Amino acid sequence: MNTTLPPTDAPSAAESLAATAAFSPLYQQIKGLILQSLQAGEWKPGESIPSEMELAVRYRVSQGTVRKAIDELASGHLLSRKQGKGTFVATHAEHQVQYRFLKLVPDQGDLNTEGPAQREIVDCKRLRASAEIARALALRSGDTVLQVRRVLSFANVPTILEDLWLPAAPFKGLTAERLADYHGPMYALFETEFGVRMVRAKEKIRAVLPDKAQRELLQLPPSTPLLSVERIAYTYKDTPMELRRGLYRTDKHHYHNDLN
Amino acid sequence: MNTTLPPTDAPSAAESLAATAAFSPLYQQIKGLILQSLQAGEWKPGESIPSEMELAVRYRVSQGTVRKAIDELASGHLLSRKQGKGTFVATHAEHQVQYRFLKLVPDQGDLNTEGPAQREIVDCKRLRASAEIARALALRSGDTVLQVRRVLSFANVPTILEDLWLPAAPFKGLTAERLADYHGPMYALFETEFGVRMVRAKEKIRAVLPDKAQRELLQLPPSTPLLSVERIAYTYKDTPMELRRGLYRTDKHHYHNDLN
DNA sequence: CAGTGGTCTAGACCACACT
DNA sequence: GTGTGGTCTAGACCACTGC
Repeated sequence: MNTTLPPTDAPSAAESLAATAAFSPLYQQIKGLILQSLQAGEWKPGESIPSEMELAVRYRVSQGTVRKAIDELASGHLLSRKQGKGTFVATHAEHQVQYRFLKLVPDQGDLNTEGPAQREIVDCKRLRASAEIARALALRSGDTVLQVRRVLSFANVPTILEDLWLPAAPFKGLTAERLADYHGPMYALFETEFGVRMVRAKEKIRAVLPDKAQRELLQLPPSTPLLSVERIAYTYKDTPMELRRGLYRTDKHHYHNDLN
Repeated sequence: MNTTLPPTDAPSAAESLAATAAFSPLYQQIKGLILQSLQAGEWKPGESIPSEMELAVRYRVSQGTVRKAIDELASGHLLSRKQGKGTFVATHAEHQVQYRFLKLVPDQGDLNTEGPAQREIVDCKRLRASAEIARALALRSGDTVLQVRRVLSFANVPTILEDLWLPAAPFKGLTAERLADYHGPMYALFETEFGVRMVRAKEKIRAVLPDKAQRELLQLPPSTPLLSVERIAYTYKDTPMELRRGLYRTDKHHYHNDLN
């Protein structure tokens, strides 16, 4: 399959295959190698990766095989292809997908008519992870985590109350000021400041009645049911990096989901 | 590009392109042609479609082009590929994806540990579409629709109260008995009995407090917040074919969503 | 065994972006 | 024009299914 060219800087895909004795299609292995480079930070969010031809040479496979690997990574929003320009590491800062993980939309109009959300950081502190939070973030109970509480308003109506927990280690130096000063998606800040890219997430959604403290933060009358949205966000290699609990007002907005 | 072979039963893709003067990649056009055949019922849910080679000959393109078209249709769950056997029209009856559109899952365990849902048809009647329902189903206000109300129970706990509306015309002959007697997903019945295949759907989710009638049907205490899930399901060509309003209990279950 | 989808390759040409 | 990704083709071989 591969000709016996003299070895260069990297082992050929076929050699890697023989070495690991793991079987999978070549393009899956290439996908894995690209993923490794992404995870290692060889190419940073927003940067371009080498062209398909260059990668084909580097991995000793045909362009078509590299292409199929990139196709899959692009469909998972890890990479983003731009005809005539190149292939880029995806980022949460791209305007088209600013709030990729926020599925709350206005009942009428869209996010543009409504304008950007107002963010208010209510709290940001370091604390020890409870058993529950440690489990969600794959930490040990008692490890240090950051807890952030914030309120998002649309058209000056407080609409979302969010608590989120982050492992302290990768986010060393994150403060309330830093969060408040940053204009743009929080996940974009994580990328640029801490090199942490959120790749996918799972949400568990319930209907709940808020307690008194929550009601006051959202300035709600009693007996207003809210959407409880618990999210775990993962970085490369399915490592959980954030636990987020949101309470969403759904009188003027709704959670939108497309089923395919 | 295409050689000047004598015409056979079908115009070549290139000829179709010239005729319609629409520009799109060949594989997109092939995708469209396959979609047409699906819509026309040339291949029914569960049946196999012609092999890639046969389709390549039929459409006068290479196997690779047909392949790319089928790839996209398969990723949209319109077709389902089975190595060594063929490509099949997808169906809601496949065990792996029985409740493809139902995102409510038990907090602990999974659908298997819980066993199948118990269904009870509460009501099934013909009526005139309100303006709102007509709009959702792209009908004229006053057109006849079927309204079905049912309750789903898990482990004998009433958990979902659903109202759904269907345009009467395509579902002629649908009765409460027919629904009650059928064991399996409702969308599978729609496929086999009425040739209507639901392809995708949109859901709008809110938190609500049920009214008295709803509370009684679900045997709930007062002040129990519920998830309101409004779904519009579409068949081929994005034609809306069902409006469904569900109320979900979320004390022992939650709505699960994967974000990518 | 033959037939199906799945992978891999190599080469040609197109569409787009930058310079 | 050059370089990028996007499309299309043709042929080879692999993996799986069922006869």
